Amino acid sequence: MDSAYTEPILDWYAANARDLPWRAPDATPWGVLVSEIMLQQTPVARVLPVWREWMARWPRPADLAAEPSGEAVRAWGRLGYPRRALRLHESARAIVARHGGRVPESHADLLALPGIGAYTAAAVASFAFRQRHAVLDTNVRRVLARLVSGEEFPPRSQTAAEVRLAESLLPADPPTAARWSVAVMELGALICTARTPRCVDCPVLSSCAWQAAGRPAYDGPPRRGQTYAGTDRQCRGRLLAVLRDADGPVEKSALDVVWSDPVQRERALDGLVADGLVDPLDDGRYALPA
DNA sequence: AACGCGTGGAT
DNA sequence: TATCCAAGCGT
Repeated sequence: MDSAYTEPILDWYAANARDLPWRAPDATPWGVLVSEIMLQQTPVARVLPVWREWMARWPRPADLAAEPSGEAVRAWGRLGYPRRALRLHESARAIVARHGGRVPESHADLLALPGIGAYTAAAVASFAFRQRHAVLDTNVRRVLARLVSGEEFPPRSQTAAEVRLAESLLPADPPTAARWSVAVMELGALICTARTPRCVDCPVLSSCAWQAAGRPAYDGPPRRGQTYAGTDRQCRGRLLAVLRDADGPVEKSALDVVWSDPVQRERALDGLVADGLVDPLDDGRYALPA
């Protein structure tokens, strides 16, 4: 349904959208899917060069599906959360096996792919196939919290009310709804940012509930801070970096030197093996998965 | 339904 | 320097 926000935000997007390659007219559904997975919890600037490499090397799902999963992990580089690379590789194989090598168009089929949840399924269906879905990512949730609910930040976990609100604001025409979804995301990414919103440049400042309320500070429960130094996550990252940067299998000693605590190191390595990110060879060495 | 899962730039 | 946080997902 159109609201007071619809036209100003669509117009703002038309004039201010970033020129991102996965939004180009020649971007394929596969390119959109790869971008969405890479962008999960990861800034655009860091994704850009890796996405370009992937598209040049694996222009179709079948190209990635033909590789060992370890190549996807290696080419993931330092994007973080490397299980995403593994699942993207699994998805490529599922797309070949179940969908003839073409990225499926239906939300349900997309959702059934590994590593694709409600957000990513809606995003691909909207941005690659111009369908009408509520696309609720962290940007959209924050924009709607401010614009409509008058609060600085959305609830910690997504609520049914947020989904209903997002659906209620979706323009009726599917291609317009898809444009609206990406426009709200872009507004959140460029103007209605988490830390220091640029309200002076906001196209809907005059109808913003948070602005009208005097921009009250968030008063909900404190967001859990993610400490990193000394965690298993950091340890896993160090271990996997050794394998990524090596040409082939590495000796256990090469892993041992990057983390001093042996108990934590073994636990992290076991975790990587359990996740399928590391392959323990019969000769005692370790490698990226075949 | 919390929690684990990487990384690095911005403030 | 420490903290925040960036197009989430799976368990």
